[in-house]
Amino acid sequence: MKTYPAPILTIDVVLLELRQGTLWLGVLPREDGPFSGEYALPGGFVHTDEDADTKATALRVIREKTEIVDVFCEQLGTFSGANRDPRGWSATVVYYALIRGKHTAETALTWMPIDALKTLAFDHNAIVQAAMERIRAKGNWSNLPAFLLPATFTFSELRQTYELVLKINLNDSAFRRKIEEMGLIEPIVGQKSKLTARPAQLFKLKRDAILSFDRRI
Amino acid sequence: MKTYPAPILTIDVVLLELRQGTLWLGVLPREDGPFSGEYALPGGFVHTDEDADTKATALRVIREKTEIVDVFCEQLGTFSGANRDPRGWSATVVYYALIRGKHTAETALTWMPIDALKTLAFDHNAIVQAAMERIRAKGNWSNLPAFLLPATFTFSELRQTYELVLKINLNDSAFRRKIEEMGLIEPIVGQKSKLTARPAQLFKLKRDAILSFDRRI
DNA sequence: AAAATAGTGTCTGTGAGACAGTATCGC
DNA sequence: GCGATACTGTCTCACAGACACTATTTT
Repeated sequence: MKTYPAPILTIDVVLLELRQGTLWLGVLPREDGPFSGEYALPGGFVHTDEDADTKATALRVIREKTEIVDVFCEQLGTFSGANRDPRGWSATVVYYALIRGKHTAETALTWMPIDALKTLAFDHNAIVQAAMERIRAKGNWSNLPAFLLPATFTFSELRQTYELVLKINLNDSAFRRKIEEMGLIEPIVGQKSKLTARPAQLFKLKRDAILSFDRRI
Repeated sequence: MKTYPAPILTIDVVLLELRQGTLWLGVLPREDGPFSGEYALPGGFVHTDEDADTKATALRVIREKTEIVDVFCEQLGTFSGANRDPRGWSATVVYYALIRGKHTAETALTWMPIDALKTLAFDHNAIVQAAMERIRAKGNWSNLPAFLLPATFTFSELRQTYELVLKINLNDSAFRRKIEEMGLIEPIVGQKSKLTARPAQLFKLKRDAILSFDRRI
């Protein structure tokens, strides 16, 4: 039986943050190897002695680059091929992660607005595009956009985040009705946001987990 | 910088076929290596000299095992971990494939009804369960179930396939209305199925590609 | 004619968008 | 008071389920 060289296996993370009314992608300049000097998604190899699975690798990468531990992180898919990495036949298991509010740690991570990305290393531009399509698709039917917000938020902030992710305008009263009926969030009694003219009720997710709807937002 | 052994990378396929009113999974007895003698999903290693990417590997595996070339095949995800393969830290990129109608070639492939699976090798039972969840989820919002049917089918057959995949009962007239309005299928004029008391109009997909709906089936 | 399945027409409840109207704050 | 944003109430339209009804075949 013929044997084949093992493909290169890596893990990459599409790290997204909400800032200034748009989504920002976290990237790192490559220090060596192919595409040295260019920006790339944070990623790396599996550490077989400490990573239980590829998601653990992704979370470790996120932790190392941002010092953030609590993060929404899901597998996007695996991108592979003979030509995507000049070192040889490669596959990368890609995760996307949504960071709640602003991260504090100052690291080498550079942030780019998602709508004005520069050219990235490897096939990372295509990967980011696939991630955005997934996020948009899931945003329609789940509470995924809420994971871009801090733990407490107002109704307006939640709607605006959905509008940003879905790139559509949502009717305010219909949105409130739907979210209320689905029992997705609960008010934090006595807490109001004072960012706007009339203070707004603050809410939090009832269950801090991804949740699918049976109807469109 | 510490180096790590490369994880084992494989490709596996969840191969599904519609027969006798239920879904059947295609499995193969393992001839050697771990779990020898047990049934497992068809799969294998990437042939770096002939496979353009992991999907090409999956399609090659399907072709080798069933002699079927035209098949609906999508990536499910990558399953990984230190303990799922006794040979070491491993990752498998899993695809699910829906076979249209009955396949003809007689091969070593064994078929098991999806609701009465035996214990499979590795973590393949968990993988099959994940595939079924994906298929059910996509069935709600896409024409995915149609890929289990032959190229031509009746309205009843289409509805029954949706009912089977989604495990719910669908209202016949509402289903017809929705499918008609979405322009998903087109009648083949002059062709009728004669399997039932009153011959039924035969239809085919307007576009033989996966298509998402903006409303639930 | 009876049985069986295909296919149509219509009623009704529910949910969504639209939008007007009210509430509560800072200035 | 005025501007601004938060929040509520209500009208109307469209779609989904329910189900009765008609159509076309075999036996």
